[in-house]
Amino acid sequence: MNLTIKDIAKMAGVSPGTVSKIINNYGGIGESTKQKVQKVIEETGYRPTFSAKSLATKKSNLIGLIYAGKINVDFTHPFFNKVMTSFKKIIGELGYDILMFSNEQFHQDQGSYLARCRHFQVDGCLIIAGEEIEEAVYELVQSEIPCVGVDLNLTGPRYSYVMTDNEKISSKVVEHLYLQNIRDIGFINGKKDSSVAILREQGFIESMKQFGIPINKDWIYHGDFFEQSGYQAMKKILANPPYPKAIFAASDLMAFGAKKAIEEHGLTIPTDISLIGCDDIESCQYSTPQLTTVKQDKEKLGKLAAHLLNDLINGEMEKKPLLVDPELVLRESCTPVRKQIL
Amino acid sequence: MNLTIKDIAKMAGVSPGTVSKIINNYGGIGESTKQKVQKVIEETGYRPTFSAKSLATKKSNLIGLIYAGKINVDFTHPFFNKVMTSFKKIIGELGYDILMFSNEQFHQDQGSYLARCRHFQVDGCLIIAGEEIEEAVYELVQSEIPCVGVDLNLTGPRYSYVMTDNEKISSKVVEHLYLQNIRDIGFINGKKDSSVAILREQGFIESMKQFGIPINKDWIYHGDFFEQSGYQAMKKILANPPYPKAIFAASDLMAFGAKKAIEEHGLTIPTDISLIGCDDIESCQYSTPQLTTVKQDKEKLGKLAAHLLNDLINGEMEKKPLLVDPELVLRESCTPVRKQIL
DNA sequence: CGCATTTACGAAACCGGTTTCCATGAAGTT
DNA sequence: AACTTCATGGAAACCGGTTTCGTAAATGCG
Repeated sequence: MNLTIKDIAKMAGVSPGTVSKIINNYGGIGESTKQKVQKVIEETGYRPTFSAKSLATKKSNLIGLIYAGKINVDFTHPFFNKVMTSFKKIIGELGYDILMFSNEQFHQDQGSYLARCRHFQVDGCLIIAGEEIEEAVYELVQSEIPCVGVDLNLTGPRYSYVMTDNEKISSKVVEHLYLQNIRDIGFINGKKDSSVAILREQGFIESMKQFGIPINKDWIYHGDFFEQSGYQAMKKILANPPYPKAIFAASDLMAFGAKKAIEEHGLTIPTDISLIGCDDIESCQYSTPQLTTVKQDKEKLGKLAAHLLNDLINGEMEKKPLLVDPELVLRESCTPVRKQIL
Repeated sequence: MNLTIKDIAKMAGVSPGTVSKIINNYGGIGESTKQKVQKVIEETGYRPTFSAKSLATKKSNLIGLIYAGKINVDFTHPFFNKVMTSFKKIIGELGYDILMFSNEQFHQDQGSYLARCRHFQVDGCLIIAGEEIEEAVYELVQSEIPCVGVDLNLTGPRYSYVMTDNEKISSKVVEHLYLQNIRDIGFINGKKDSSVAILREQGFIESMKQFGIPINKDWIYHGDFFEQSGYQAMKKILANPPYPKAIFAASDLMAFGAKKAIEEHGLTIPTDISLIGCDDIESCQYSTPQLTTVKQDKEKLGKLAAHLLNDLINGEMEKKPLLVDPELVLRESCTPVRKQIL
């Protein structure tokens, strides 16, 4: 049904090998035959079949996409889907298509990402980190397959990662609150064992120390980045006075959960308690009051991940991880003291 | 590096053809050799290389994923990403992986989805409809490649689609408002030429007629489903009194835009104007007041799309399009009159 | 003009599977 | 015992490309 390279060769009066060389810019082909063949290709709209080419070259121009967490990270994730959109755009420009591995138990080889990468001969992988990284991810990262992770600070022979400078996230928040004359700061962090939570905690503790603010352990809890956990953490914080004057939640979703708890408790944001989230997802703008948050530059993260992966694929080893600066986005949930004075 | 079928054959002391027959359950192989070979496969973890198999069989077990709109529909879309998550789960269970076509100009063959489907030999395609469907999509739908669309009511030899019963969306809204004793109803619809907008308009007009409610054309506008357009439409509606008592926006995002305009105008929701959105995206719960909306059953849409596509691939022709019932989700932006009376 | 070198292209092996067709031998039949 | 039938498994062509290698023609040079 479809045209093969032999058809093209016959039409142009040359051998298949010659056609192949022309398509792949090998050189060693005369200008006139080149033109002749290219004309035929043009007219017929011929394009080499993927599987044949892939079989012969052992390359695929495919990037494997892996949602590595056992739970809850998928298309709907408001942070990662932004990163992905940006990544997809750039990686497409670089000439790759994206293969999404299914995660289902029913799939053969479900466990081993490495086996599936080899099976499809993907040129590289993007690994999106959820919580509770599966064993199979470590196996892949240790392999010779080029991989880039998002928010996943591991090491491997051809592995690197991008993430927001998480320590800076916390320090920006603390600095801002300090300048607003707020000292009583609570912190609802993400999953204890996740890379980003650990880094944010370090940043928090470090900058609290730096500004000479004492840390109240009763105001520090861990959630799982999702709304419900923010709600529960805030409930606990509000169980015993005194209350903090500000809460920093390590995700906007948890901030929304905290907001609910605060309002149920009859307190007002930001008059009684200031609230700062993290990520800057869409909903921040639609909530009332609009949520002040630390924006992660998701476009940049996706873009850097794409270029990093491309470099890794093209043989550049030992690419350093890339950290992206966060940005504080001031909205209504954390009114500056100055404004209140006016 | 990797094992081939020849290696397995050698190890088991049989021919490659025999191994292939065993893997693919051809029969005609004795029980003892079958066991012997399977043991070797088991031990080595051998798996046939994708491209070789695909080349030989002209199948790929791959589903092409196409975001068909020229603009603005991608991972971050709060409606489609839910559908996709559900679709991916089911289609994975059915044994497929998903190939995402890049949309970039830099990509060869960027225009023709059909060419790219043939190139990768995908077994079928899922087409997510944005606005302004590209020509290339029609070409694909007309082809022999099995395709399923979401919110894209076209016809083709092996094409079918899923969508919410859009007429019912409007009629449910009108009915609800009617029962709340509201007669002055405004309607901010989506893009004029999109399938869903046309159907929702039909449903709106039809049920307004049915309930004997007059339609005020000054209260009807078209947006593009995104927030800004809802804002602008509402501005126009509020430019000249009298104002409607309720607004139905054909997407939650436009409802949020309208909300902003209403509040800027000094009016209160729902006391002055009731507001009903459509889709039931996450932000509905986080907005204040929480947004009443018509929920589309995104999980079901994705699930049905997956099964529909699988049927089409397996040779079942002429699958009828599937319509999914919408559901009215009552929240605060549209307080029932009864409550107010109490 | 004759020889060495380079250029241009084709022949054929190869990538790793699938599938058709045929050979072999065991079992069944008369 | 001879012949047919059937179950089994191997040989080889094939899918559609790439790439090595060899050779004929074109070119350079003395």
